[in-house]
Amino acid sequence: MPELPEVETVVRGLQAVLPRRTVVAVAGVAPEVTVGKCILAVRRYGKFIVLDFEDGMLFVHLGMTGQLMWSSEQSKFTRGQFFLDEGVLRYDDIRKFGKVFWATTYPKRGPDPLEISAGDFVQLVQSRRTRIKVLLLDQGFLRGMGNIYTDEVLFLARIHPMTPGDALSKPKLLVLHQAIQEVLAAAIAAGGSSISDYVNAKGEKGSFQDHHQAYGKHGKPCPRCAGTLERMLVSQRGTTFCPKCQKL
DNA sequence: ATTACTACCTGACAGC
DNA sequence: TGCTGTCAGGTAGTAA
Repeated sequence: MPELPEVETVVRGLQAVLPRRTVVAVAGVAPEVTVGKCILAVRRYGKFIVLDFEDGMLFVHLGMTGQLMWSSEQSKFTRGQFFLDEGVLRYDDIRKFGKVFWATTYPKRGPDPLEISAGDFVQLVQSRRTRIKVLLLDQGFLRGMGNIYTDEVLFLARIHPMTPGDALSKPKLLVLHQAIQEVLAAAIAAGGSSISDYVNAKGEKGSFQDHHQAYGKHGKPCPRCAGTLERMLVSQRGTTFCPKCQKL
């Protein structure tokens, strides 16, 4: 569910309440190591939410249906709770694909899509023969993009999802890099996309789903040409694109 | 190095 | 109403 903009939105919400709070007790899946320790900062690392402590980091990955909220309530799907000296941090996950773990080093990931320079991006993509959609989804290549934003960005840049990385020209890749910046920024500004489960740290939905141009819109007219958006599978992921605008 | 496929788990929805 | 099949924002592991 949550990709970079959704995780960023949750992080921003938690930044307002978590720093300087001390963990008093934990319940459920949450690691005991954090008990008695003070949260120094909240950050995003790819699709991970990172809580900084003096001697390590707590990584939270929301998987497909995870939620991390500032709430003392519980639901049927609450899997863990961090009781703080003031307030409760609650972790929900319907499908249990999410993870919460303690570490002192970072999981290996590629550069952040919002931080990589256009030049580095062009070089990285052109060094690979893998299809561009697979590359963008690969967290070891770029950390943060998922199925929604990959479809949106490739549509905007008019690039066919199956195009091999090394078949893309520099101008095309500059357009793609720019599309990534614009789409992710707009999505963050809209508080992310809520397709079914995603909510922010306050339990509120985002609104960027109202601005999707391609993702999930197969069978509908292309917003740009007279064609119809089509659906196909790319490495087992549902993919929507316009066969007229995004030619191989 | 890269691809293909499976598994993890639950819910929503379409069709019968 | 209820059953069956399909699909879903993600990632890890295994085999080819």
